[in-house]
Amino acid sequence: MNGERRPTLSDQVRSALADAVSSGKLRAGTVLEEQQIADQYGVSRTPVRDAIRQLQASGLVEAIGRRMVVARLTPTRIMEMFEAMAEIEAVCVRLATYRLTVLERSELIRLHEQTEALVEIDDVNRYDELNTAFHEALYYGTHNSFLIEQALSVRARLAAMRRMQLRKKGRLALSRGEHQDVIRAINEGDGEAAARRMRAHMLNAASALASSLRDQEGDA
Amino acid sequence: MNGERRPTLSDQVRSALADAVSSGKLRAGTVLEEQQIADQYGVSRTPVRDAIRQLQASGLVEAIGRRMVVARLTPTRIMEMFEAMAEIEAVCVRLATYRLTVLERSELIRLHEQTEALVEIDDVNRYDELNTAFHEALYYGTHNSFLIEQALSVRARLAAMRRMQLRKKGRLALSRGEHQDVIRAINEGDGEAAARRMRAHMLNAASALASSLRDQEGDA
DNA sequence: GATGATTTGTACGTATGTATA
DNA sequence: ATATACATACGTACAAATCAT
Repeated sequence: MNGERRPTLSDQVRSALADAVSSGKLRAGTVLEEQQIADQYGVSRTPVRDAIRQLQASGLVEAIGRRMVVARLTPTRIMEMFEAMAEIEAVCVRLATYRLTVLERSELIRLHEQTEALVEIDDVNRYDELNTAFHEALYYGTHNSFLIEQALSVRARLAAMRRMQLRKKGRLALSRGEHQDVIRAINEGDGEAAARRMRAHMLNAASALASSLRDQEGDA
Repeated sequence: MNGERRPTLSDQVRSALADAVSSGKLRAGTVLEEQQIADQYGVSRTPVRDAIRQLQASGLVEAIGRRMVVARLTPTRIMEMFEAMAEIEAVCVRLATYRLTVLERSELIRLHEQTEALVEIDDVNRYDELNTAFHEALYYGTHNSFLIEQALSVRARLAAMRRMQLRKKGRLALSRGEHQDVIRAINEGDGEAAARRMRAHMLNAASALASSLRDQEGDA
């Protein structure tokens, strides 16, 4: 009666590829050759194909003619995704404000407090981890499993971009301050304010990213 | 240099299955047997597998143990999806209020006006078509292609439910009135009000559906 | 633009695991 | 509970399409 089964090779390859994409090991535009990936993981092309097709449906991979490449995000596309993410996060935090359990709220605050030290030592990687946990805690706070899935899915597609944005000069401290504002609104029970602040937070992240993109990329 | 290619068998099967699910020809819980579907479309199991995997990633199909079935939506799940849809639509209409071109707005109003006659003769199918066009016009009004894709994707998964809901007694007239309210807010340029009304509209639809589900389904 | 080299799309066979008698 | 039937997961072979030269 359980829905869990031992992961198939397809599943393993899919996870591995998804991780490689979000961690940046596989860069946008990289052609995914079935045979090469199959050799790399020691499996046949069949599970690799399965995995790639699923990643395509989830948006991490796109078809170029008949080939599959890691989804190439144009600046416009990235900004559109950030805007959508900002709105989804705003929705989540508004619902979470009214639905967080006491335990969930204390966990959220604990996560936020832990980031203080990381800002001082400028540990981007560890900050990104806790930042992710913070945002995800808000998704779970909606107690709407469908919304949680949607939010996680979009977030995964933006993972690489998110890390890039956090590397900008004083962004870590600003990010943490914005989180603080969100938490204050949650504690006051003002879901609308929390939503507005979260939207602003995400749009600030988008701006920081846009500026990073302008700086370090000068290719057509 | 074009991204369009002749559809593969996998693509054809995927479209056919997706249509069958959203039109209700394939009901929730139906087991998808590869060989049977392969015979039905005159192809081998391979493209059928590809298609099913993609549909799984997009949420229309789910794994039960090792079998694949048309996603069975529990009442809880359906309500969660409607809540998420309500929030997404609210976001879209708020953005659209500020971004609709003059042409887009006139088209939106035209669609709305055409529904008046359909309510009187209680033509649910035709109303559903125009209703879909109305909501999609609002998605496109955001001018955010990512958001448009997300909205369309969730909407497709709820297609069968949406139609069921419209069949409830006086729902058509109520639905149209709610659209009217949304349009009024848009015309006044009040995106926040439009968003609230759209959210209410979608949650009303969810309630109507919940009551329909309670009425006509008495199985465990 | 034609041709050869890859690479993908499809078919099919086999082994393993799941459901049912 | 055991065995049998059957569906799926994976591998392999070949055809068709694409890319590079």
